[in-house]
Amino acid sequence: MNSLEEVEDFVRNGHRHYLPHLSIDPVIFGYHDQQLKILLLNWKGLNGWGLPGGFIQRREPLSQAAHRILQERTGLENVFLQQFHTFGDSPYRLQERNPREFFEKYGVDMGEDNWLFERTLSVGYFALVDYSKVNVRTDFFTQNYQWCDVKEIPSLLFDHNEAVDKALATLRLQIYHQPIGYKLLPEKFTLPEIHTLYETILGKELDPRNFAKKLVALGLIKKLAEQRAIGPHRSPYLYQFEKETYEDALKQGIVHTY
Amino acid sequence: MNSLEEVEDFVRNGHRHYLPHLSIDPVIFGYHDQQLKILLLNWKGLNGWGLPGGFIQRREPLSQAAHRILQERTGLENVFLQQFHTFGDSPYRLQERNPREFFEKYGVDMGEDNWLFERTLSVGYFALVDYSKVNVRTDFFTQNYQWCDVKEIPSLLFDHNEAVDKALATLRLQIYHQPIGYKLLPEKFTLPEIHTLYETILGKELDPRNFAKKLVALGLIKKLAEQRAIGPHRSPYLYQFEKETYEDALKQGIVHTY
DNA sequence: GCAAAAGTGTTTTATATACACCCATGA
DNA sequence: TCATGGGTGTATATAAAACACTTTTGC
Repeated sequence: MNSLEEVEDFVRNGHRHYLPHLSIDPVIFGYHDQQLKILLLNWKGLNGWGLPGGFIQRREPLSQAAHRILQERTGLENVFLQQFHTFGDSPYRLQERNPREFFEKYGVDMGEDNWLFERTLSVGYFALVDYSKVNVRTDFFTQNYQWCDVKEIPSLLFDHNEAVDKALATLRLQIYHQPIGYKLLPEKFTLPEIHTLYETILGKELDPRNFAKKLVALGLIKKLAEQRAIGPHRSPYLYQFEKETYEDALKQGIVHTY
Repeated sequence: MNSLEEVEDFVRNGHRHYLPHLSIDPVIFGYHDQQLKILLLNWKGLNGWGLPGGFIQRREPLSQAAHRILQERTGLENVFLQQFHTFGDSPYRLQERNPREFFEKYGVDMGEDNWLFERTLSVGYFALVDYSKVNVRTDFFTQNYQWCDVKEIPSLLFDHNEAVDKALATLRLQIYHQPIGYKLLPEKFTLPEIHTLYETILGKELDPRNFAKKLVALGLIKKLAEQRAIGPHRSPYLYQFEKETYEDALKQGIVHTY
């Protein structure tokens, strides 16, 4: 949806393809440079940052819609994606859109009987993605993007700060029950890498000896024979996740600390 | 919505008051007779059991809608109510309604352009209620109800078995992080009562000595001077929740086992 | 006094935490 | 050889689990 014609068609005829009153706004977590980041888009017209988002097709399963939207925005498929909350309480989620304002900002006339006019609830999903594989695609409404450190999230449009906060809280709770790291790290990784990832997600320091002990004791990761050369320092060993144990832990959950 | 006239008005004019495509289906847990039960309604016409449910008013906050629906169905206010999942994947949630079938079952003509015709996603909430205070109100569609032991849930209408399973799983996970018992027990209760409640929710035996030790050590409950007479046996002491500790635990969460 | 349910303490085991030194590498 | 980051083991403290007998009550 990049040209004005496409947007006009979307506004006028979108109701034939999409469900009104409902959107999906994914919080996309990527890990890079020892920082946990989320993908933000800059809204043209509104002049602010927000989450990427999209609508649900009329005959499309909800989770499939979430995957499609993510694919459209980032090019990624087979991503870890988890529903965490449906938002319908904040003032923004009660609000009808203002057709005049919409016209002024985007030059598209949306009448009061338009499918986009009324309030829209949002189903929140969060995704864990390999930062390096993401190809962000912007559109008519959103012309810039940034990966923003979760420690420095600015004031966002709509109710998106609430969504980000809740996604983070859910991620931090999940990490105690599920082996989250898998999707945020490359296939082979070093102990310091996964260690820093967990510290970053939880926002606190973890003893490196106890941490390694725990992951290995749980059988979640295994040491490989290979090492990685990292400049003028000792070469760390590479590890990878144990697929079977990992899948079990995903299904059955684990209870422990790090 | 008890008379045919009311139903006809709801079918024809409901779109003015309610959001289409979205419903709320609460899983209502009650505890009675040492059993964890959920409230099921019998659908007239469909001849099967399902969860109570309702629609969201056009300008009503989502969580307020959940409370209202619960109030309408059970008469209860100020109930512990928690959103746990939004359902939009199962074949039923993709399906359009069949107007002919609807006419045959209920005698109300719903055309293909009716607001109820298209697919409806469902926001799942679960409630914890004091069984003894519930006053179930049935309506035109639902003429009987039952409190059904969670161990004996029959095959339900729509995708409601999925909702019940997920609500139960969420409740069992929550019990490790939050002091769930408060809303399912009367103000004053005995140790054996809360002990059996936790065993019932978790579906496994808990050592009574360790269990009591834990709850008291966490400061969640306190022993009162009173005892309850229970026939030809030793009188158990009464306990009650410590409100401050309880509120803290609700907010900050607790990590432990029972 | 008997049947039924309530109450309680200690020991063992497992898990979590705290802590410090040596090693490998490239410049 | 030095600066930097990687790697590893043990001892202590805390928490969980296992376990059995005595008390109270009404009949």
